[in-house]
Amino acid sequence: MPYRPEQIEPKWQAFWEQNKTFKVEIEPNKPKYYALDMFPYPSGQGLHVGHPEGYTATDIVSRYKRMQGFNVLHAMGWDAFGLPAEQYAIQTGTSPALTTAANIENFTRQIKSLGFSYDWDREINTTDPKYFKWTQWIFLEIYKLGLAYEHDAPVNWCPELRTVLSNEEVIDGKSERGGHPVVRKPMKQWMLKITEYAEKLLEDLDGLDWPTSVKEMQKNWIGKSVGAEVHFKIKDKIDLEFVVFTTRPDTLFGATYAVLAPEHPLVDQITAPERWQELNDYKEFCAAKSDLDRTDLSKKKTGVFTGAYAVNPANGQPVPVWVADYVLMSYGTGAIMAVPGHDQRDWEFAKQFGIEIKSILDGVEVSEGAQTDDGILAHSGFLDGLKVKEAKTKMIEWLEAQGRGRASINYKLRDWLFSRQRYWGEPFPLMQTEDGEVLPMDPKDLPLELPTVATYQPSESGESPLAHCDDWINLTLPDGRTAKRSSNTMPQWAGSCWYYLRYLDPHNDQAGWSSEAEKYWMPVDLYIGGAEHAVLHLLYSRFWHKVLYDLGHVTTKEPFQKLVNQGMILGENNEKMSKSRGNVINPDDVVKAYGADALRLYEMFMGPLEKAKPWSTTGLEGAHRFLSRFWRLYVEEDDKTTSRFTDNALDEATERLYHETVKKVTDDLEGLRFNTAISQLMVMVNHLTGQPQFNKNLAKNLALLISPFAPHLGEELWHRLKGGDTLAYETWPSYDPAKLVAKTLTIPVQILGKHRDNLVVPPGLSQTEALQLALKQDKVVRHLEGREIVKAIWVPDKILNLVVR
RNA sequence: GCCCGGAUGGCGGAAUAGGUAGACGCCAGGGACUUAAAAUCCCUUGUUCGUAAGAGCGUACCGGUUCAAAUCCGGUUCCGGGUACCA
Repeated sequence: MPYRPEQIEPKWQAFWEQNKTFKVEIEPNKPKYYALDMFPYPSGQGLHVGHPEGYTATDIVSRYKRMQGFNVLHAMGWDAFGLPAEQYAIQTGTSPALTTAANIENFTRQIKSLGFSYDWDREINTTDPKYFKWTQWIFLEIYKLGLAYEHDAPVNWCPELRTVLSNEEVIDGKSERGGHPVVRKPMKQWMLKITEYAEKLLEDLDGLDWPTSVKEMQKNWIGKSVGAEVHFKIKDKIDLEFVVFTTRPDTLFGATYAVLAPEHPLVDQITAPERWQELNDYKEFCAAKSDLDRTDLSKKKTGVFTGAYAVNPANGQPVPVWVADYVLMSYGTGAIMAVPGHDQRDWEFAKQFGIEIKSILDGVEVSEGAQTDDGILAHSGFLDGLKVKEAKTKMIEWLEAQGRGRASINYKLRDWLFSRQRYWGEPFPLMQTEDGEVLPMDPKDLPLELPTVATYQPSESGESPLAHCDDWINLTLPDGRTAKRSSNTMPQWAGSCWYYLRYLDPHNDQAGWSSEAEKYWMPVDLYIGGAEHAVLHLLYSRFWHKVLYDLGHVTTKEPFQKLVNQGMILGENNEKMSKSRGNVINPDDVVKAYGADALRLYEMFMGPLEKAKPWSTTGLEGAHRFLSRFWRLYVEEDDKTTSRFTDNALDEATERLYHETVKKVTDDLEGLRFNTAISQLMVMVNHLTGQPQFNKNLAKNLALLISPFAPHLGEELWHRLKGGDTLAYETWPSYDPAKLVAKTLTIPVQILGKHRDNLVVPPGLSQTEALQLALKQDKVVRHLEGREIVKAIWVPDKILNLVVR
């Protein structure tokens, strides 16, 4: 019988499901391994070929680790709150719950058709009240720590769509869908104090086995700056002062003006009466600026003079105080000391408005641009002669001694806007009384479920449809007061912040997870997913984990020990896959035509997991051809096991290749180098294809070696050879290092670094012996003619290089 | 602009404590089997010169270190990702 994946794949999938082959429980005496996929949002589009890439990688590792004796936790679930289902509900009136359930069913079918070894008894769904009960519980824990607060924050309101959009959904000031204008509108929002964890989030990156790019992105996002706060008093109004943050306190003597953000509270108090009109106009101008204007690259700096002067604390000189929107209220103190000689932004501003530009570095010219490099200080009083670094320290000491400032650290990271004006999300487990008091719900009353609503249309004011649900939103408290629930819900990130913990103990209704399970399974040993989550999901998740750690609910500081981003699979034309480009590959079609094993094998063979790579249908066919060849090693046309199997010992070449193969595949699996592991299996199969007979035991082990990549094929061949049930818990083949050593080696001989000939010799030759043999070879002799050997480089069993004159 | 990553045949990619560049797969060409085709199997395939033996060139570009560089160092170009007045 030829290779028929359409027959063997459903058969083994049914076997695994019926026998619960991959069900796991805590086994204290067994080492654990936790392999995690970024769980998908079950969209209406179904799976695309990018999903199986990461899932196959973790599945291969899971299957391999199981055969190595690890107790492997590998599960799948659904990040099922989200905008598309709600958008569909607005358009059609279909409940998001129904849409979501149908999509999950489709995703489940598709994922199961790929033969992943998930413990399906641990399946989770963020929209299931039994799940989000604990999302709400974690929110209450965060709230109780004082890390959640309400705040009037501007949101992206799209009047046309009557909905609030997340920043990601706003592109160049317009809605991603439909290109409608988006305006900033203040609304009361829940915020989480992630900034309180900035330092820990930064520090603990060091111990993680993550891609440097992701660590780098998180570092930049947190954006730590070390510097100082400096107090500036307003001239002639000695009771008024503002504080600036600077990373360059050493340049204080070069500060020739100061700038306040347009929203800075001091602006109104210090502005000279004759300038009020101008200042107000400018503030309005800034407030009206859209995101589009802000990203305008050709923009010029704008600003107005307040008419007031501040006193430079270093030299007592008056400096003009300006208002300009290049200073942001949301960073630092919303005010800066401007040092145009040594800061390019200040330089441009000063140039434009004719403000003095001063160099405070010895011999440094600043008329053509700011100079931000190190140098020797000058014109700086007590700092003269010092280098930048020393001057910083000394200035901070001086400021502290004078009570005019202190050392200070700032972060770019902002608090996390945690409310969405949407229906399809976790309701906040809080209520607000008529007199404004916020009361958390009693955890034993959780979950707070979503009510059914008559319409999914948001209100004109931008509130979610929950605002129309009078029965749900209005409460009477036992003490007789009335209270309201929030019509906001949590963002999609909430459910995905902790799902890896729910997998540990998914049916626990007393707690989100048991401490026993947490201690046994955590941390996640391998986490694979798309690079698009490099910052937000991974940062939010780390933040929640650290809060849970501080509360004693988890015992590891970090959730994900090793992280890998799979590269994107591009279309055959090397462009991003998209419907509009018409280059989308549907996994269902691939499975139907070539089988799941071929899809898995091909996706892993395309190239390094982390790299982007274009799809190739002929490449996929190659993978399928390889599996057919593999099959034909075992099975004859008449469906009988091949007559080529023997019990005879292996010949030397086959034996060595076999041991090399076990070593290479094992090492490559450890390093997630699936493409080269597969190529080694191909070399092995190519070799055996040329053999009239081969050892049956080798055939068995080869079935084990391929089974992580092509599990259905592996199971079927194993079953045909050995009978019995699954190979999932068989022992992974081992190799004998002694068998890796070849009896003869081919050693290149170079003359002046150019490869000229080879020596075919036994290993362990000495330099003298090698040289003697080389000098007997015609080619070597010919190239040495008329030359003198100056030096011979001999790397034992590797290379001989003759240096001649 | 800044930060990170990358550049190897016609294509995807192998090879880094520096040691035969191009494993493996795809494509292409040739052959076997077949009435024929498909499937399968075998061979060739970096490039130039040469009938051949062989020789020259070759890992984006320029230069350096070394007996030896895809690999290390300095500079340049191009591509991908992130970020955007963060003081």
